[in-house]
Amino acid sequence: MSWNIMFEPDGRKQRLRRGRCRARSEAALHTLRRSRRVKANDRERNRMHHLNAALDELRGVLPTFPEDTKLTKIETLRFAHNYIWALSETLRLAEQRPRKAPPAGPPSPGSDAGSWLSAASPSLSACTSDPSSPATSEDYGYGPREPLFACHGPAAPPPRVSLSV
DNA sequence: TAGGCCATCTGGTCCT
DNA sequence: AGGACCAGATGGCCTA
Repeated sequence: MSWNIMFEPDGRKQRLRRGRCRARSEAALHTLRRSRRVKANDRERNRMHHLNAALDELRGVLPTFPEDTKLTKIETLRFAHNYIWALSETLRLAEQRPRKAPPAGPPSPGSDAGSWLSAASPSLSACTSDPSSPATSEDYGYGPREPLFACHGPAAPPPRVSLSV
């Protein structure tokens, strides 16, 4: 680094110094921006990891056949949506007709879900979660894999479900 | 090899 | 100002 410019007689030293300062501040700005970006990337990565963890938890409570089938993200969300709809439909039907013996209460969807699903209600048994027997994509106007877990229930849309986290 | 899925990066926007 | 959220872009991996 040369400090000769300090002794330049005219205004050139001022300009040089300013230019140098600007260069330095631009470099500093660049590194500052860069470090902020890296931090933001880190947070974003973390956020997505948390999102994926939540999605995995959701997968864990959804019945899948075969059990080692891993649903994609979109499949998980769609299936969860339909599954909730089917469960509420089951409740609604159960409330409509009185039972002699009290039901054994729905088990965790992940456990023995298949038998329960088929026994509990036509709504649930209609809600297939077998990726090997999907509804056609044309039925739901979506891509080839996405609408796999559609309920073949009434035309009425599934009820809105409020989820508290 | 094309298409689907995914992780990551990035810039923009909104909120605290 | 900094963090959260979002959507678009990109590249890698896998499968039919």
